Amino acid sequence: MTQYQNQTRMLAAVDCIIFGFDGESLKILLVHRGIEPEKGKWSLMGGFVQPGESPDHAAIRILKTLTGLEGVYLEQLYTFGEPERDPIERTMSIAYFALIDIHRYEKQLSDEYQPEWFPLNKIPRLIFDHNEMVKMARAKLQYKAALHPLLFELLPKKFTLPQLQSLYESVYGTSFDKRNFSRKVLSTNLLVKQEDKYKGGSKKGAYYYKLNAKKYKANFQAFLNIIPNAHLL
Amino acid sequence: MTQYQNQTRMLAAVDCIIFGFDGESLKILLVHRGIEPEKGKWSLMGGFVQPGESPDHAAIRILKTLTGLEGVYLEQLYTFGEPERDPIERTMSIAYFALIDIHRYEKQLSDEYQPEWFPLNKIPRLIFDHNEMVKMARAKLQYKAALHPLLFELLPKKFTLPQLQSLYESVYGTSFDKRNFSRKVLSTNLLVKQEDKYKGGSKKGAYYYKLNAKKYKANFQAFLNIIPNAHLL
DNA sequence: CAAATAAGTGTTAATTTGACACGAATTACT
DNA sequence: AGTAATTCGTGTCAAATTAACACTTATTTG
Repeated sequence: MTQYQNQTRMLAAVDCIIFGFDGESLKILLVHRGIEPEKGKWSLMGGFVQPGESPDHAAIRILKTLTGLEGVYLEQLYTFGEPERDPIERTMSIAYFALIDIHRYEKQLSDEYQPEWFPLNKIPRLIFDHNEMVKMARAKLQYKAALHPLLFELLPKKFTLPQLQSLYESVYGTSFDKRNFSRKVLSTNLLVKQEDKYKGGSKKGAYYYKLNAKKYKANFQAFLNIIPNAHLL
Repeated sequence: MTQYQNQTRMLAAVDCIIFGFDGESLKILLVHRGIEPEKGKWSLMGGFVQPGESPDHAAIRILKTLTGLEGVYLEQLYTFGEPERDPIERTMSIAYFALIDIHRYEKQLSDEYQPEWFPLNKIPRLIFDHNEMVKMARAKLQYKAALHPLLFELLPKKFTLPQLQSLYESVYGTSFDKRNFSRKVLSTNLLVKQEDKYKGGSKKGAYYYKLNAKKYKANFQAFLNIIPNAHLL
C-alpha cells in the first residue's frame, strides 16, 4: 500500500500573524503578496508547507525569511480550511501568531515583500480570509495575555514599568491605574529591578527591569490577574 | 491559472476526541480503525476531509456517523502535521474535541467500528500520534473548564449538584468542598433549581437543576472561578 | 424506632482587589 | 538661581472574594 485510495489531496499553507509593539501601539506586520492570484495585495506572510517539513517548521522558516528572527514566541492559532478560501486551488491554512521585539526586526532583509507595520485599528483589506485570521489572533492575544505573562515577548530584554503598562494598555485599548498595575506586576516576582534608568521617556527617568528567566519559564502557565475585570472585556 | 506550481499536496484528516461522563469517571470514545495500515487497532474516530467540505463540517459528519448526535459541543483543538505521522502518505490531521452527554450516545449505530469508552487513565496504545492528541485534549479541557462553564455539555439536561461536582472532581482528579462548590456554582446564576429530585444517588434525593439557556449562551465567555487554586493544577 | 447515608446549608478569618493622591527627580525656561 | 512642568514611584483603606470548616435534615432499611 503506497497511498490511500479515492481521497482528495490539497495544499497546506502556513500564515503568520506577527505582532510588534513600538511604544505607541500594537502592530502587525503585513506584506505584499508575491504570487498570483491577488499578487501585490496586502497579505499575511505565509507560504506552503514543504515536503519533509512540519507546520511548525514551516512557520519558523517563514518567520525567519521575513524578519531574520529565530527563537521568537510562535504559537499555532487555528486551521482555516473552507473549501473555497483560495480561489485557485483547495488550500488549508494553518495560522500561527508570533510575538516579536519590534526593535530586533530588520526591514532590509525582506525588501522582496515590501513589508509594513500596521496598527490594529488600521489593518487594510487583506486577501482571502486573512482579515478573519487577524481578528482571531488579536482575540487570542487579549485572552491569553490576561491570564499569562505573555506580553514580555513584545518588549526588549530591558524595559521599564511605564513601557510595560503602555503595552498592556495598547493591547486592551484602555488605561490602568499605575499603582495597582505595578503592585500586581511586581507581585509575580517575575521582574528583576536593574540599577540603571531609561531616560528617554521622562526627565526623571524610569528604572529598567529584566525578566527573571527561570521564573518566567517555570511560571508561564501561572494565571495572572493583571487586567482588572478581565471578564468584562 | 488553475493550480499553484511545484507544491506538494497532501491529505487532510479530522480526528475527534470525544469526551463523555458516566457518573463515575471521565471517558473518551475510541474505535477500531477501519482501514489499513493499523486496521483493527485502537484509534480516535476520524476521517478524511472531503471535497467541498470544511474541516468543521468533516468533524460534525464524523461525530454524527459514530454517535448519531448532532449539535453537540465541538471545538478545533490543534493541527498535527509531522511529515511522517502517517506512514502511508503525508496527512495533516486537524484534531477536534467533543463533549457529549454519554446517555444520548447509542452504541448500536456504529457497530462497524466497535467503539468503546475508556477512562482517561486506561487509554490503550493508539495509532500514529493519537495518544498525543488525547493528552492535549485533556489538558485543554482542564484548562478551559477551569475558566468557563463548559462541563455542563457532558451532563443531561437535568442534573443535580452532586452529579456536577462529581464531574468536576473527575476532570481534575481531586475533590472539592461541597459548600464552596455549590456556593460558587450557584453564584453564577446559570442554574435553575427544579422542583423534583433525583432519588438514585441517595435516600434523601438531590434537587435537579437545569441550565438557564439564555444566560449560559450569553455568559459562556465569562470567567468562572470554580476550581480553587486553579493556577496550581 | 434506631442506624445509616447522602443532601443541604452558614460563619469567619485571610487575602485580594480596586479606588484613590501626593512627594521626588529632573529638565527647561526665564 | 529659581520656578514651572513633567513623569516616576509609592501607600492606605474599604469592599469583595476566597478557602477552611461542621452540623442538621430527609429518607430508607433493618
